[in-house]
Amino acid sequence: MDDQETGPLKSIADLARLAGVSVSTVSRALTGKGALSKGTRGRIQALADRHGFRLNVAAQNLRLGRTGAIAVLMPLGLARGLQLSDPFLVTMLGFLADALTDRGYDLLLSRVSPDRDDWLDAFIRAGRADGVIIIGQADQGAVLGRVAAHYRPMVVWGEQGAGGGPAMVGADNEAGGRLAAQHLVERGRRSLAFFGDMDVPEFAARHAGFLAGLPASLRGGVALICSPLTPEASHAKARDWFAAGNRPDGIFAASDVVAMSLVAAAADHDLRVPQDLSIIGFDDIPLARLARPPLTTVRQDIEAGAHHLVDLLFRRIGGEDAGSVQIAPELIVRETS
Amino acid sequence: MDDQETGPLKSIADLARLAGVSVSTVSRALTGKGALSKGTRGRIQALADRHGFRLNVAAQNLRLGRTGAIAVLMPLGLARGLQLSDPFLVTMLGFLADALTDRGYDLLLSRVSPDRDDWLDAFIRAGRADGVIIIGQADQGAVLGRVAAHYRPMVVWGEQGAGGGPAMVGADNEAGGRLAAQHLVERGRRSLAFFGDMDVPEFAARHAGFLAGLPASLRGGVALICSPLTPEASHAKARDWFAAGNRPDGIFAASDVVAMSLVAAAADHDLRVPQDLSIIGFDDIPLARLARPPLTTVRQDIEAGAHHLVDLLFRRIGGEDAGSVQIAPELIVRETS
DNA sequence: CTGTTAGCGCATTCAT
DNA sequence: ATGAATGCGCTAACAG
Repeated sequence: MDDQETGPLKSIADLARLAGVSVSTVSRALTGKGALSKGTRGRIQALADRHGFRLNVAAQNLRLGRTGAIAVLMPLGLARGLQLSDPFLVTMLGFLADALTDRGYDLLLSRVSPDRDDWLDAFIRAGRADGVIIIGQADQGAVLGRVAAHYRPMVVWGEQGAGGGPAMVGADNEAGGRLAAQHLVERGRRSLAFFGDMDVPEFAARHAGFLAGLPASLRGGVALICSPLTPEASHAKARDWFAAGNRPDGIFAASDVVAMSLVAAAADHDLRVPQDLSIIGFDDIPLARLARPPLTTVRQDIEAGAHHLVDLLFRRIGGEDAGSVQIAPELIVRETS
Repeated sequence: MDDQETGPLKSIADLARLAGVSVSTVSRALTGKGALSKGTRGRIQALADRHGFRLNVAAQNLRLGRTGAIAVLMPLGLARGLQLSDPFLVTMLGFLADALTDRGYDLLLSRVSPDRDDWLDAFIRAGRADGVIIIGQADQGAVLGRVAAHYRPMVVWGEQGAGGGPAMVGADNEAGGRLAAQHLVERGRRSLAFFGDMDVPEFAARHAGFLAGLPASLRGGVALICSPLTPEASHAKARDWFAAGNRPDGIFAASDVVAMSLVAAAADHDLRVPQDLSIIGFDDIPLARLARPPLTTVRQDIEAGAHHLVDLLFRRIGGEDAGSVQIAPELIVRETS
């Protein structure tokens, strides 16, 4: 062992000195690129290993003109807690982390506040990431459309807008809404309500599909309640609504969290689910089946969505002009309907 | 407007040329550091704004010898699904993202597989982050202890081990276990069980506290069931256990997810909660109060935990030799007990 | 108050 | 097969 106390190796220059070769040789040995005699390469790799030396990723990236990271942005803005407390988002985040690390990329999680109109441009120009995945367009459709026109490596999870917008991946929310409608009608429900925030395009599409799936005779009577999305707030909203005397026999909730809040609020008012009232959610988060009673819901395949997002992004990074993807939703009948 | 088509500005050199000043002047103007006449600064900032120019964060960080990112690592390894689906982790992640972005840092989310013994050293030496937050030590206590000896900017969420380990933040799991025990005893429960995975130090401490909080007469009779942590798997485990004829009257679950699975499984077997069986969880995830019946649980304050983690980390980055923090748990009595 | 210069750690031409 | 030299975009002495 010529392994004397040389102090920590800070850069390939140190290692080169130690090995008696040039920095470029070390670089070639450690990256595996370029021609190099097998002996030298092995010797240098062994030396690096012994000293616990690793290439500095930041410097490497600067030199290569990349960052090695993909940003995941959730511009949900409003309530701070909201963006990350929703089990759907979180599940999505986990699958994205898996898919990205599989490709050797880091996941840069940023909470951005869409206060100024150029929040996205500013983020992109700062050059922190090689691509951007946006989860939930919220009310930022205009910004996304504008940026998409000149920035390719970006994909958005959400409801497909009119053509020409950003590359999107999302469930077919309208079809999901129709599924919910047909199911409630089959169950003989007649007095219906929709709980959700119509400012969110996904939810608006679910609502539109819900109406479209109903016979014309019922369509006019559907109550539309603008509900918040957090467990606490949606529970409060639902309780107030029942307290005001509203007694529908079928409710379609924009998300499973809202649906679970409705089940809880119904119990507070001695409404039996599903005997007196059918409730159906959207998402099929893992906890939906654990709820009591287990939640009937429209499932969107989050894992498939994450994979599509990442695939699409890397296709676009690779120069391909890949377009949007839509995922078919599926009705999962459990015991709240 | 002297704003001709000059093409996109790639670097401060371009901007300097455009403004007729030197690069250092531009740098000073844009960073706000160093002395500069108010006029020049304003002029350059306006110019940068007009052209949509932003400093390249990667280059800035390389020069400053930092990365501007904090890594959050979850070495939970075992089941892939686990890290993603557990609402506790996800909630923690959200609060961490908030706390870090408040300090101007990015959150680098990495799923590391602790397969080799040097996974952590390798990650650190790659220089991708200025500090590391580990969520859940799992079975990596030895690795963490070794690394902590020579790497300061690291904090770990979890159960405090014997002295000398890494800087830790965590709930007082043993105290939490005692709380649960006392509560069940007060409710008159005598035939008790604990559901959890004893390989996870946090859970082992909860179990130990649970036993410690029981009168000696009951301590010997506590069943210990090694349960998985995901909704699906824990539900299956619980159902099988009830199916085998086990009929305790009080169960302490290692996490809320496990507790909710137990409630669901109990219903499958026509056990009434809480009349026949008291169930108490741990965490107080947001959905705990929405469960039917709302879940009695031992609350750990996740937001406070996240803030402590970040505080502690930056203290250590700043050279302070700040030590561990323990958070007092709180019994939240709802309707499953 | 502003400009010149020397790197941060690395990858890559171009020589040899 | 290897070495020398250049620069990715930026900041911070050091001069003036």
